[in-house]
Amino acid sequence: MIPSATELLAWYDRHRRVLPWRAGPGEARDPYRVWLSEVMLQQTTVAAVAPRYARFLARFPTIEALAAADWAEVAEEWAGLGYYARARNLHACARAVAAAGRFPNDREGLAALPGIGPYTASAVAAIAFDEAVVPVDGNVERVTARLRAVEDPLPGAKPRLTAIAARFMEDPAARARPGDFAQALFDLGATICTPRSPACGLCPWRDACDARRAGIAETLPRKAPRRARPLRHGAHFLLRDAAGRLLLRRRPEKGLLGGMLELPGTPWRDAPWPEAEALPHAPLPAPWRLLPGIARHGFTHFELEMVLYAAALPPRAVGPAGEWIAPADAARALPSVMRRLLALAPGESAPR
DNA sequence: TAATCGTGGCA
DNA sequence: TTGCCAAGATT
Repeated sequence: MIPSATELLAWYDRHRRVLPWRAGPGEARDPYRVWLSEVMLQQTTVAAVAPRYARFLARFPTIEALAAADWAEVAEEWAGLGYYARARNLHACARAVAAAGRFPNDREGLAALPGIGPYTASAVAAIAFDEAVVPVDGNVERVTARLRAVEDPLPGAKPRLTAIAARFMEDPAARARPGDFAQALFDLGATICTPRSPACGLCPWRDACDARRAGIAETLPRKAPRRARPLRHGAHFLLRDAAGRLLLRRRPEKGLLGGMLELPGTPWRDAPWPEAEALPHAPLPAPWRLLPGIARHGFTHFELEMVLYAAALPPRAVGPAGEWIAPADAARALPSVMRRLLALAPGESAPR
């Protein structure tokens, strides 16, 4: 049975989620806002994005404002959201668009920009420009895998699921409203066709769903098993000057936490750091004292345990490389892993 | 193709 | 506590 775009859109018109980045029915869509929301939502939950989207937009209301900003401002605004290459690409993308004088208005032009891959190019093209394409995110993978009972595991099954999704646009009802159709699929995946305990009885496509008929909906899509995450260790240094400011430094542009601020520290390695091995990595010689406690943080592919040494800037010390930042500003500008470390120091942490 | 790249919430 | 998961992109 062929799923009906008409029925999905009718369901969407009644049950669509109200989200800060969504234009109301008939309301004009701002490509900048659509693009910003799509980048923020990459691998990030709606709940986490909502307040950060509003804050980002208040600080950078237009793509020109974003293009004109310094990287340090953008980094501070993105701190805590994770996947920091998104922020670097966002900034580079804004500058490219501002220089070109216009936002690309089709999928192909969008896909040529930094940080815009197959999904985001299709999503912006569909939602902002009503191009007849179907963006394939995790929701659409799940919906299509179940609809056609695709039992091949991801990511290998991705091309097949993409082909299934593309055929949705053969329905004239979908072609009439590509942006709404894409968002209807997102909402279906987020509220009905959920990863666990899907609400098949409420699904507008229940009669067309092969996995439901076979009784295997909840087991799809299948995924290749993940590898275990190793445990790594680091030691970091909290240095205060006479004014109570903290010494931070900026990480290299590429790689983990690229371009973000951090507390100076050792590399992160498999073995813990005995004091004698850690102290040579301090920003300067000082009577460092080990603070009680261990900060633990989970990254995508490894776990990290960190200890923190603290000291005051010795009188007449030669200024170490880095930036002196007031504690409140530091807490705002640091990525979460560094905030966790800061929480080991009494009085230095602050709510984001 | 497979690894890298964050974070917070939830079962 | 641990593993899974979220509107993926890049190399």
